[in-house]
Amino acid sequence: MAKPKTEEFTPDEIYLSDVAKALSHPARLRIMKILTEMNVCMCGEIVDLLPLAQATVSQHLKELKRVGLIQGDIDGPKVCYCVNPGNLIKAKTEMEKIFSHLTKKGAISCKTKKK
Amino acid sequence: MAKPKTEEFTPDEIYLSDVAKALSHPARLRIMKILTEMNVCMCGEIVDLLPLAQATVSQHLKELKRVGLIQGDIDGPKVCYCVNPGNLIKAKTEMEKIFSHLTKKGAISCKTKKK
DNA sequence: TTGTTTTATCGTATATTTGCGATGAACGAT
DNA sequence: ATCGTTCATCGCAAATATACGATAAAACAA
Repeated sequence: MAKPKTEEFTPDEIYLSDVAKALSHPARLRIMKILTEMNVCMCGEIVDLLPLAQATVSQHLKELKRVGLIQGDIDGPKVCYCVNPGNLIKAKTEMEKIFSHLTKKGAISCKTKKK
Repeated sequence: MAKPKTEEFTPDEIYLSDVAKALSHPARLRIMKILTEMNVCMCGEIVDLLPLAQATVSQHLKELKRVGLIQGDIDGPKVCYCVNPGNLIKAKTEMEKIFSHLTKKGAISCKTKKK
């Protein structure tokens, strides 16, 4: 079966894997970069900065909104996108936990431990 | 078409989206956690710690190996897995760049900027 | 109202991911 | 050589993801 067995994992694991999934496409990474650099950006501008069709960019924006990394506010016929600061900091904190153990103690590779 | 248009993006964007993709499944996150906590772990032990079949776990290990986050050394009939410290630090550094702009300056949301 | 601009959603095609049973390959032990 | 253990790979089925044209919805302008 192809459906991921998310029921078997902890909420923390599911949340973080969801954030990672949202960042797992170069277009969405570029959108995050644009929004953090410009603070605020109209949807149309984002479309112009990506090598993808408008419908595809809209889908990527939806995925980033789904996990809460960005938000979009309606401004007349346009939509003004920006990063969601609180959620981004939460994601950053959680993401760093994955790497934290490693930097605390000197890493032991398989080979150095080999008898 | 379903194939991601990776040709249109920078090597940096592709590398980081690849790392994020490797971390975008709860099972692979748990594997990373296990390996950073235990330093070294036999494949069979990892299988026992996950609610998935051996063949599926092997696939997840392969994906983590593909992006270089872990490595596996053959030890008789068993395989000894561990984190790849250098690559993990590189991934950590690159990942932090996404969030760096935000923390440098006070974030401006759409609504605060709204005229 | 009519037309224009802007964006989201629908429908569809194709590629990739996920999951697992079955099988194969490598090794140690008997 | 044969057996059991350990793990990767193959082959398949089902679910997701990616991409885009077409269309709908919302707002503004004329």
